[in-house]
Parts: sequence; C-alpha cells; structure tokens
Amino acid sequence: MARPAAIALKARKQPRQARSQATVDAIFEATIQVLLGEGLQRLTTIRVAERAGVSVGTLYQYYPNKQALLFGVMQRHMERVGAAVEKTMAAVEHTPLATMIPAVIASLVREKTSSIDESRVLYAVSNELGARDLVRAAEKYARARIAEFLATATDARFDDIEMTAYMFFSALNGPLRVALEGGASSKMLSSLRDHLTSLCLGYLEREARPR
Amino acid sequence: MARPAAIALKARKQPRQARSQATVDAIFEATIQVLLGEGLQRLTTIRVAERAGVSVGTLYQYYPNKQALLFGVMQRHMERVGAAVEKTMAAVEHTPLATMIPAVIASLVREKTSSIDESRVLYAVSNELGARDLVRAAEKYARARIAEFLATATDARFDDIEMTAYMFFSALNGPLRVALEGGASSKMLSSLRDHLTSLCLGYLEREARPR
Amino acid sequence: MARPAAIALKARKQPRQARSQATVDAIFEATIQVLLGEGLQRLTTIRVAERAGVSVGTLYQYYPNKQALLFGVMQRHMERVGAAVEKTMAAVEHTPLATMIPAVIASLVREKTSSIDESRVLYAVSNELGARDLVRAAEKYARARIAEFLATATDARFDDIEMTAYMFFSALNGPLRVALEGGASSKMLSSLRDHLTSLCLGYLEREARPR
Amino acid sequence: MARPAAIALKARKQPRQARSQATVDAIFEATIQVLLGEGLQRLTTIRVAERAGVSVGTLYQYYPNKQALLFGVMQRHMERVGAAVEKTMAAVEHTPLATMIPAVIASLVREKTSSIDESRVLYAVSNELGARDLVRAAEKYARARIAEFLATATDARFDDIEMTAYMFFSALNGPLRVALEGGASSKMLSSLRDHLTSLCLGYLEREARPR
DNA sequence: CATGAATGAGGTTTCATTCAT
DNA sequence: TATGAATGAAACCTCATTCAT
Repeated sequence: MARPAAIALKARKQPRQARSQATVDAIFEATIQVLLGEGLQRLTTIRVAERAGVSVGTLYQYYPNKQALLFGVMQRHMERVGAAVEKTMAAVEHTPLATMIPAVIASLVREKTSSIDESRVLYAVSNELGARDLVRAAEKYARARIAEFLATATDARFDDIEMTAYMFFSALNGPLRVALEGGASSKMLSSLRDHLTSLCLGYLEREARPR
Repeated sequence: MARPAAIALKARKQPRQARSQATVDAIFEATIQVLLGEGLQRLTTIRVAERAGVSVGTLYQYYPNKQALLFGVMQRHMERVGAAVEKTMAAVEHTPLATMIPAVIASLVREKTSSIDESRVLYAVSNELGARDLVRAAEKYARARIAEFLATATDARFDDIEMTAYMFFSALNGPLRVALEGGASSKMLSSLRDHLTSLCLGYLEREARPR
Repeated sequence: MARPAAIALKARKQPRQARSQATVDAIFEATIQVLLGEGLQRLTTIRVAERAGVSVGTLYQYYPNKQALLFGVMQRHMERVGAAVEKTMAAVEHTPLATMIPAVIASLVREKTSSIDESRVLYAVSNELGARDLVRAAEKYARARIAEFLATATDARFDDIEMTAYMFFSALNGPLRVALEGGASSKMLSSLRDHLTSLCLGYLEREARPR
Repeated sequence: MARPAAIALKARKQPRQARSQATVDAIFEATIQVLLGEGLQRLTTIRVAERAGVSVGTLYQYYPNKQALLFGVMQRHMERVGAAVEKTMAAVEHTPLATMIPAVIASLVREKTSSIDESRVLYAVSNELGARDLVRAAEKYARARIAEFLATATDARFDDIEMTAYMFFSALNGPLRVALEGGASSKMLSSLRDHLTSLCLGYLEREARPR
C-alpha cells in the first residue's frame, strides 16, 4: 500500500451491467480467497486479479486502490451481519431481557459462523488503516443501536445505558473474535453461544433495575 | 517484511557492554514510539533506528530481522503484564469469588493502563504473523492458569472449568481491547473496571455451583 | 545475492508481445555489457536494468532473481556453442581420428571466438553457485557425447573411453579458457587451434589401439 | 568487498613475535575453512575472524582489507606449489623429455592433491578482482620458467617454445582444475596423473624436433 | 595490541499503480 | 473496456571497515 494519504476510498464505479456485476463479485470472492490462502501481508492486487480471472487493470477499473478493495470487502461483510442482527433486534424489541438477549446473541453467532472463513480473515483486515475508521464508525453506530434496543426491555432499566451497551457489545465480540481467530470447532461454537448468553444476561441482570 | 518462513526470531546477541544495553533499550523504546506515531504499516527498520538514534546496522546486530523486533517488544509487554497478574492471583487464591475476581480485574486493568500507549499499540502487532503464535501460546497458558485459579474459589465449583476460564479471559480482554484501541478516557477506564467486575462476576456466579 | 537456498531459477514469464521480446533481449545484452565493463562483483540488477534502458521492476518481471539472470545468460551461451559443436560432430562421425578431431576443434574454437567477449566474461559467471550446477550438468553431458563420438572413429579403439573423453574435453577447454580469459590476440588464437589439434591428436593417438 | 579501487594489497605488517605468527596462521586456516564451508559469497571478515578465534579488529591489524586477505591466502598457496615444482624442475633439467615431463607432472599433481580442499576452494578465489592480477603474473612467470625448462631437454628442440610452454601449462592445469573442482576420487586422481603424462608427452613429442 | 559495537552505503526484491495497445 | 508491460519508490538486510574502550 503505497501512500495512504487522504484518498477516495469509495468504489470507483457502480457496475450497471450484468457482466460488470459478475466481475465485481469475482474480485470480492478472490480477495477473501487470497486473504485466506496467503494472508494480508501477501495479498497483492495482482494476486487478487489473477485469482479473480481478470487483469490488474480491470481490478483498478472497479476499485481506485488497494485500500478501497479491502474497504469494500469489509463493508460488505459488516453490512450483511449488521442487517441480520438489526432484523432480529426489531423482532424482539419490547420484550423481557430473557427473551431479547438470547435472540440477539443467537442471531449474531449464526451470522458470523455462517461464513466462518470470511469472518475470521476479516479480523486481520479490520486493523488496516483504511478499514479502521470504517469499523469504528460501525461500532459506534452499533452501540447506539444497542442502547436503544436495551432501553425497550419491558423488565429492566439501566442507569448508564451507554456504558451498558458498550460492555454488552464488547463482551459479545471479545470471545467471538478469539474463537473465530483461533479456529474454534463447531461443537465449541454451539457451546459458546450458551456461554455468551450466560455472560451477557448475568451482566445485564446485575446492572438492571426493575422497571 | 520479506518472506516469513521459519526464521530465527530470537534476539541475536546478548549485550555485554553497558553501551550495548543502552542501545537495546533505545531500540525498544523507539519501536513503541514509531508504532505510536506512524502505525505498524509505516514502521520500518530504518525509521526505528533513526528514532533510536542508531544506524540500521546496529539494529540488526541485536535483532535478526524486523519480525524479531516486534516479537521482542510483544514478549516484553506480555511478560510484564503476566507477571503482575500472576502475583495478584497468587495472593488471593483460596478466597471467595467476590474477593478473587475484583482483585484480578483491578490488577489487569491497572497494569494495562499504566502504559496505555504501549498496550494500545501492541494490539496491532499481535496480529503479525510472527507475534501471532507467541500470543496464542501466552493465551493458552493464561487460560490454563485461570482455570487453576478459579478452581481454588472457596465458594464455587464449575462444571466446565475450561470453558469458564475461556469466557472469563475473553470477557476481560474484549472490552479492554476495544477501550484501549479506541482511546478511552481515564474516567471511562475507571468505570470500565467496575463494569468488567460486574460482567465477570455476573457470569461466574451464574455458572458456579455452591461448594 | 542474498541467500542462495533452493529458489526457482527459471525465467519468470515467457514474453508474448513483441515489446516483451525486445525487452528480454535488451536485458540479456545489457548483462553481458555490464559483466564486461564492470565485472561480476559490480554487476547489480539496477546496473543491468539501467544499461538495458528499463527499470528494475521490468527486469524482475522476466527473471525472478539475480541468479536466474546469470543462469539464463549462461544457458543461452552454452546452448549456442553446444549446438554448433554437436552439428559438426554429427557430420564427421565414422571417419578416421585425423579427420574427426581437427573438425571438432575448429568448430569449438570458431564458436567460442565468434563472440569472444561473451565467452570470456562467462567464465567468471560459471563459478556462481547457481550456474555451477548448470555447467556441471552440461559438462557431464558433453563428456558422454564425446565418448560416443570417439567410439565411432574408424581407425581407433580406446580402452578407457570415459577417461579419454574426459581428458580430451579438459585438454580442449583448459587452454581455451586461459587464452580467452587472458585476452589472446587473434593471431595467437589461430595458432592455438593448430596446437590444440596437436595436443589432442597426440594424446588420442597414444591412447588409441588400432581397430 | 566495498570499493575495489586501487588499494594497497600487501599484508599490513610482518608479524615478528611468535604470538602474531600464530594469529596469522589461524586467520589463514580460518579463511580456507570458511571458503570451504560457506563459499566465497558468504565469506565475510567477521566470519573468518570468528572461525580464527579472534576479533575483526585483530584481523584488520594484519590485513588492510578483505581483498588483501584473499590475496594473501592465494599467494601462499601458489608459492608452496610453485616452490615444489621448481625444485623438481631443477632436479630433472638436462635429461630427455621422457624423464623430465613425468617428473614435473607427478610433482604438480602431488602438490595440488596433498591439500585438495585448499586447492579446490582457491579456484573460486582466483577469479576475484584482486587475485586475478596475482594469478596472471604467476602464470606468466610459470610459462617463462617452463619454456626455459623445456629448452634443456637433451633430446628435443621446439620451434615456438613460448607457445609450446603455454600449451603444456594449460593442458596440465585444465584437467587438474576440472578434476579438483568436481571433487575427483583418489583413484581417479592417480589415473589422471598417467593420462596427463600421456597428454603432455604426446603433444611435446609431436612438436619436438630431434636435437 | 585486542575487542566488538557502530556505521551506512549499497544490494536485492516487491508491489501499487499507470497507460499504450 | 480489458490487458499486462512497465515503472520506481521504498522496504529489508548485509558487511567491509573504523575507533573508542
């Protein structure tokens, strides 16, 4: 990655034709593959292009630079996971904590583990200069949304709801990250879901004041 | 970083003269500084050497390659934190959970925040190919030690102590990492300690069976 | 040349466009020129690239490393000389020694001296780690081919044909090498051809048993 | 080897004390060892010093630079071989060719093979910029001496004695070099001596005119 | 005299990016 | 639009040599 500076990181063009869309998808998939097979350090634009079956030039038609490529992959992943969890949250709002929390956790774990490789490999990307801000922004939004969500619990009120949301969010993602980066087994992952529930509920019930 | 492969990562020579020790310390400090000021991507051996006030050649007299440098910095940090927490653990073993857990959490938070910059910046390093294994090994040891530690609680027994230790460890480090990487305020950090205690105690008391 | 190890030494890509072929040729020629003007010790990839009028990056598109470059130049030279001598050998097989030997010697001398500079300069390269094996293999093949060749003489048989071929080959190349490395005059070179003939025929006739 | 330029290549000081002589000898031996074990490319002054059990600084007390070191090693080898052969030549001058030639060849082969490793490894050094001139000079002298020598044969006269000496010298060294560089077996070496004799005598008798 | 820490120029190699075809 | 050859800055690392101790 040559000079970071302040460069446009948005995708260069919106593919309108079917062929273009196929190319973008191929590049996306190739990026994950290379990340998986070679690691972030050895991910080069040429390697991605080769894996995608196109030339470098073509890659640069869709992404102005390498950062934008990683940025794009990251974004797409977070949008997918975010959308799924938001949907679940909307469905269980305004119910007791014991209903809300397990549902959200199940949703997050399901989504993250449905494409384990993608999730795992993107933790590495999330430390990239470019992706960092993106992740920060997403987390900030997530915490705000969680705070709203927790506030709807029919059986609990929280004094410092920002902090509570923050802890809830981090307590969820900490173990998940460790598990995915470490290459957890599927058995362990199912156990993880229950323990995460226990962890979060234990915390929230401690912090909650009856409504 | 050229080709990772299987290279010696140990420090190249043990400094014997006083001058040498000063040089090694300067390099160490410079590494943290550069990491802080420029980020991992822009950390180059030349920049580190310059900041340390020595030549590249000198740097390479003590570290066989860039990875070893990062490796060394990482190791020193983990050893410091680990030693402090172990000491605390030894001091509060064989007491009730409500005594043990807050003590350990306070110790970890104190240690991590006593040199916030170092802690923060090393999260980035921990993803480096070379450091990865080092971190994995340390975490594995830590979990084992924690399992032992939890087993000494005078008022609790755990069915799946490995998993419990794992969750405890991750629940501690997840929020800490987010807080340090995000640049938390000192006020928030003190609040964090209490919430971590709440998080972990909530979980452990849920999982514990009376003894 | 960093670490020899076991690296791919083959040319990296086969040039497909006309422009590419011109580039490869330029690099080849530049290598000889630099070898001639600066010597092997001062042959650097940058110098070769500059002399070829391309950038280093371009050089590395065609040769994966410096060794491969020298390797390539060596190979091309040996193939040219080898092909010429083989052709001559095929033409004079199954005739008396007095016909066969002078023909082969004339062919070798002609070929080596047709591009004196190239020949001369490549003796230095032949000691390079990478080229060494190449040369060994070529010599081994050459000796085997010579043994076959000598066996077809209509007026002679040899008891230890391998040793005889070995001596013939070395007796030819020893003086040639000294002459070329020392920068022999053209007059001396023509004289050399006759003396080489005398040297080899003298030896072979001594070793030969009538058929 | 940094900048060749025109530097003094002579040994820096003549060791007068016994301890000094031992140091010089150790350095000499270490140079051969490193050459043998690592090759010319990986011969560094530090490695030589380490192997010799002294510090680099000490090495530089005796040799002004790396070239001088190689130069010195080369020279000592050539002087040893040269002295032995000269002695033999002096002993068999003024006798028939059939007496003179086998004696000289036996002497040369014996000397070169008495320390095969040293001989072998120094062929690589002989191509070094610095050593090159040294070798040239020695060869020139050798050829002149051989011409004188051949002129004393009681049963032969040569028309072009310079050329004859040149061929004789090269015919001897060509096969020897190939054999030593290739790592010949001792059985092959004894066979080599006879064939060299045959090669040289065959040539000389062809070129000789009766006296 | 000996030591070995320090120097820094210079070598090899990679890779994001451009642009003529 | 697609291609892939070309670019060249910049990274890592080595090693001959010096000099304070």
